[in-house]
Amino acid sequence: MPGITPPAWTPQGARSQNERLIMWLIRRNGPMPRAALAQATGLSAQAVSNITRELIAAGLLDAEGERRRGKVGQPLLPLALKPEGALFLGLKVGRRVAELVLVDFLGGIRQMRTLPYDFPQPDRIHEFAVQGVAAILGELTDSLRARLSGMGIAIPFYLWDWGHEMAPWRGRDLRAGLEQALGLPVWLENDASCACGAEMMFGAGGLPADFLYFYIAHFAGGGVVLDGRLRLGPSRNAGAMGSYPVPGGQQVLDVASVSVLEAMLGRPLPLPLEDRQWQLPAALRREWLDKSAAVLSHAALGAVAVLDLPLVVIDGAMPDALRDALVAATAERMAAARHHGITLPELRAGTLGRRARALGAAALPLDEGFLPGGAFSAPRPGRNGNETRETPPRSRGQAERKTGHGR
Amino acid sequence: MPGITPPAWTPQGARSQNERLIMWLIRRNGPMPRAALAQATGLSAQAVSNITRELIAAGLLDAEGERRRGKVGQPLLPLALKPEGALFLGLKVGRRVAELVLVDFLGGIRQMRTLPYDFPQPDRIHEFAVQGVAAILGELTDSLRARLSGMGIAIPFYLWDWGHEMAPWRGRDLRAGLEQALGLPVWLENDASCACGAEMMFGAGGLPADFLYFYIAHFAGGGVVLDGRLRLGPSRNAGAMGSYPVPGGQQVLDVASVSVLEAMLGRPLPLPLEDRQWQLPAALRREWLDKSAAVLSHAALGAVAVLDLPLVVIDGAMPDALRDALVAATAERMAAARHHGITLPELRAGTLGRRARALGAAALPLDEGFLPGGAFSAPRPGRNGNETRETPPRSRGQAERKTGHGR
DNA sequence: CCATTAATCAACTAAATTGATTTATTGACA
DNA sequence: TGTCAATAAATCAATTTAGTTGATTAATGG
Repeated sequence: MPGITPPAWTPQGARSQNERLIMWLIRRNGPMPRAALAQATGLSAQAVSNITRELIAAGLLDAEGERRRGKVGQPLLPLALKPEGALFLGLKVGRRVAELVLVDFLGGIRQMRTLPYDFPQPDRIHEFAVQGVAAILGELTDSLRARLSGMGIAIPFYLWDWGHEMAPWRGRDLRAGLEQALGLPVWLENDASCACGAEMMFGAGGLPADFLYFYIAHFAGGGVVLDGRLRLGPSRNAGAMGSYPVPGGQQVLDVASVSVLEAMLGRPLPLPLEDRQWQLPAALRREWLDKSAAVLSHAALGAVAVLDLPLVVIDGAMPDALRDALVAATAERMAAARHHGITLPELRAGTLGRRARALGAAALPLDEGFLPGGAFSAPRPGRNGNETRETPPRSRGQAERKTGHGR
Repeated sequence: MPGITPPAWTPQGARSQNERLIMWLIRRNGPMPRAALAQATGLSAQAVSNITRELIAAGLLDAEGERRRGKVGQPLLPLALKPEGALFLGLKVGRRVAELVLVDFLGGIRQMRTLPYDFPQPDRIHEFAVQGVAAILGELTDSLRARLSGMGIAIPFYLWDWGHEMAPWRGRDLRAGLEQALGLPVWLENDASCACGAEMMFGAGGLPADFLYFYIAHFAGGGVVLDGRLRLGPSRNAGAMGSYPVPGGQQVLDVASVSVLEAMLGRPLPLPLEDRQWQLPAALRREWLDKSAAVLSHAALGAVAVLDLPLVVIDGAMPDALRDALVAATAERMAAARHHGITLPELRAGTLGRRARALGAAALPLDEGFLPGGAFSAPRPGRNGNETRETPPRSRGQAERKTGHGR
């Protein structure tokens, strides 16, 4: 069977690829002068000059920074990403609340709306999104509105397993419905995968190109980043760390989740909106931390054996202190476990907390349109199931440029 | 931190990439006519025509096949990989025996030499390789000798943990020594990773672009293939399935390995050279199979949760019947385990058996020089020794390779 | 004999490269 | 302190590579 077919390279694809590469380098390293870009990409100074001129003209890069002098020769003019270069919508559907955000090119949240509920219903959420987007767009100038690239949805998979009142989700295509209603390209991914993508794209810490990510919320999930790209997997179920098998015939989400903590506690926990503490009884807190750390360390160690990852990030929708304690406890457990032949990874807390999912949702169109490494010619399996994208491969770059950069 | 930097596009890089892509498609699908290649790559017929003309002139493709008629229009002229297009050396270092093979472009073993021993010693193996290569080269014509692309070494990591007589391996850089002595580029990877690469490159079954691979020999190991490429990991320790943690505080290799079977049996097992049976007592065979299947299924399920893999391949240096029984037992275990939220992968036996490691070693230079997807910026040892077009677009490949392996 | 498909020839285009030139700064020396 | 050489960034102009498009030739089935 064919397996995948890596893209053939053409001059058109080349320009797009090199543009993305340059923007990605600036995103990672902060503002960079053209000379440094030439160095980093291996391209000639002339090529970088041409590409950056176009990107500046397109409003994606900003050359207004301070010239940096101090060394011999002409001073450096660092190029920065322009925050208004592109805007993205993110919709997060959670167990208790939905969030709709407008995010800029640098990951800044420009607007935010929330919809609390007892349990999520597809029709209500569709309505919330449509009205919310209209309101958000209403507050934008025409020129900014034109820079909206699309919407991403972060939502748990297998929603219908939460109970019979979730039945309406089965077979429901929220993505297609919103794409239709909004007239915008819409992406949809697992919420934990989105959180992982947000950490990679907007997170504060300098992250390596490969890492594993856990996101502990009402349920537990995760994501994997390989070669600097979020890996979704052939059936978009990669990073399903909640389903990871652990000793005792259980899975991670049977132990390490806020819903389990609530069950132990016997009452629902408040959303950590203001990051205030949950005031858990010490013994109960300890018990949950111990058990959770045990399963997380087991899963992390397994993933590292398979993928040789130098870093594991743990984040979640919980108070920072609790999350940090979980990280510490997991690190301890991991070091104590038998790990012959494995280099223990660094363990680190995420930097985005409960915002991660909505930010990651908004990052989906960004990833698709502005990141190097294949998206420009790769099929988009999730985009919609029955797409007949057997049109001439050549027209892809074109079509995508239109939706992507809006030039 | 920078993370990885995907390659920038350059005209030269493009041609190299597209050449590799075409050869890879033919390797996967068998002989293909130019029209089908144009279709599959998305390139124009003209581009395919130009590229294939060069590849035929370089001796890598063969246009001598039968024209296929039967449809309206001009008959198809399928292009095949030329077996003598490139030759590779593979050196496998095992617990009991070393093997040196000469492999052709299609994975055919042209020559083979073996060195049995009680335990492997670096100096003796170095000597065996140097003399063996000299002898092998002596039997080749000049024109074939010029097509030798390099050597790959398949060797277990952490050899020194096998016992105190293995101490000389610590810090020993077999790769550098042989590269020096042979004047050829030499690669070195974990033996199980090599076996996995061989299955991907030369295996009989049509494999998907992503799969997990176990190789059960004296010890247990494995590999991961993602997007059609063997994943080695940042510190080249990916696919370390032997070190995968399983319930009971153990790792896979504590249970599922031939050395454990020998320990249970109380005597060493013969090499399954002729694939004859090992005549194990039924109860003991059953016990080993049960325990091994338990840990393999646990590890496979975890890897699938992380990576969303549609296939798991199990192979090993053991009689086919035993391997097949292991596959069946593992599949049964996996289906019985709790796997909520995970799509069970297909389970399948490998097709190369004990040859896999040596073949995979030889596949290392092939992978580096002839596969699409990133290696293109590295020099191509195969084409011809003193080619001038190798003005380094970037010396990155070089440097990276040199630091390659001491670990 | 004609419609159809494979493959090539010839002309054109996109995006890179190389080499020369302009610009702005540091640092040395009168 | 003023002038100038050295240095490095960035651009201009010309060239090269590898792709595309459109016309042409070749071989086959109906």
